[in-house]
Amino acid sequence: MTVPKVTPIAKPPRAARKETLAEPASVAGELMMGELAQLLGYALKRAQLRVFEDFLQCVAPVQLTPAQFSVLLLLDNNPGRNQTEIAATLGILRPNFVAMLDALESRGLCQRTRSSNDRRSHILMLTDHGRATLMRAKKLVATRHEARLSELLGEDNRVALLAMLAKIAREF
Amino acid sequence: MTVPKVTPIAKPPRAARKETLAEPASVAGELMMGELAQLLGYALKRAQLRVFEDFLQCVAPVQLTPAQFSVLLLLDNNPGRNQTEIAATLGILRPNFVAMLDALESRGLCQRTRSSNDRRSHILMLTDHGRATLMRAKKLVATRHEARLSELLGEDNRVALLAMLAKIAREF
DNA sequence: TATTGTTATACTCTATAACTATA
DNA sequence: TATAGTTATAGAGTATAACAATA
Repeated sequence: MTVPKVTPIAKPPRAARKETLAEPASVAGELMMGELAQLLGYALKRAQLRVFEDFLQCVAPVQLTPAQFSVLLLLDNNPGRNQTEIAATLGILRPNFVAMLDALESRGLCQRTRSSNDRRSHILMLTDHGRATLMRAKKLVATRHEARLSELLGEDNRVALLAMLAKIAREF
Repeated sequence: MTVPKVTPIAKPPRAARKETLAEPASVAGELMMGELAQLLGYALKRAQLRVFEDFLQCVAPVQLTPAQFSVLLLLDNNPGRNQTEIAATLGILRPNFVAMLDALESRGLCQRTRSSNDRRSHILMLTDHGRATLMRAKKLVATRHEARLSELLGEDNRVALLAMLAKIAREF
């Protein structure tokens, strides 16, 4: 799969007129970011932290972290799967998934049921409350979070960004 | 600052011909990602993990983590700054920066010197070995890491991606 | 013998309070 | 009194080994 083509328009403004003396490495206030400003990994990390921070804030009314939201979403879209399958899909290690599920289940958002086919595995399902909470969360994410991102970048750019990130995760 | 305009070209391929029966939620192998596939935060996190993983691998010859690399870069571009300034610029909390510097200094990559102006603060500088190591690391990053990212996305897209990520970190 | 869920554990990151030495 | 560096500490997130129940 290819990524939407991008037409650069806004080149970095040519060196602002040097006022008086050639200025040294920095203005004693701002530090020089140097090559860091071109490092994709650095920009990626910074953006990710900011986006998660905003997500948390937007979804605060239903008290869900990004990770918890992703679990509920996956349970809703894949009812009847077991812990290993859900965890693996999200890149969560099975041992670490136990406490996560404990938290969600103790809040009455999802339910573990022993499978009758394979009595080793736990079938996972959202409860009604879990479904309702997820719906509320989805609306909050769409209207408060993603909408503002789309506004910031422009919808076409948001889609292109998503495509590039997915491509990196998949093919890099 | 605005972001380079993007012209989408590759829309998601229209629903592949449904072969026989309408297929259920999943094929019992692949899970349905559902709305997760559209969540920018999720894509951001996944891409960031992959990029850091690759960074680590590419820079393995000089044994630097992304965070350590960013510190050395900043020291090189801003000699004579103190711990508070460097840490704050990178979003590292001062208490957590102490152990990081201990590690770099014990490897002979940088040096703390008490400032003669303000004897509370430590002036930070790269050692010759630190500078040499940074140069090696920069070459590894450029030729092994960033070059492959540029190859994957296309250079124009890579630049557009960087601009959007920076914009999110700055303005979102 | 292999797999599912689990426990225990450890290591990294991140976050806060409080200490010391300077200012 | 405020600030720089530091210590201690606690909490997430992530990683591995090993166990009981089941296949």
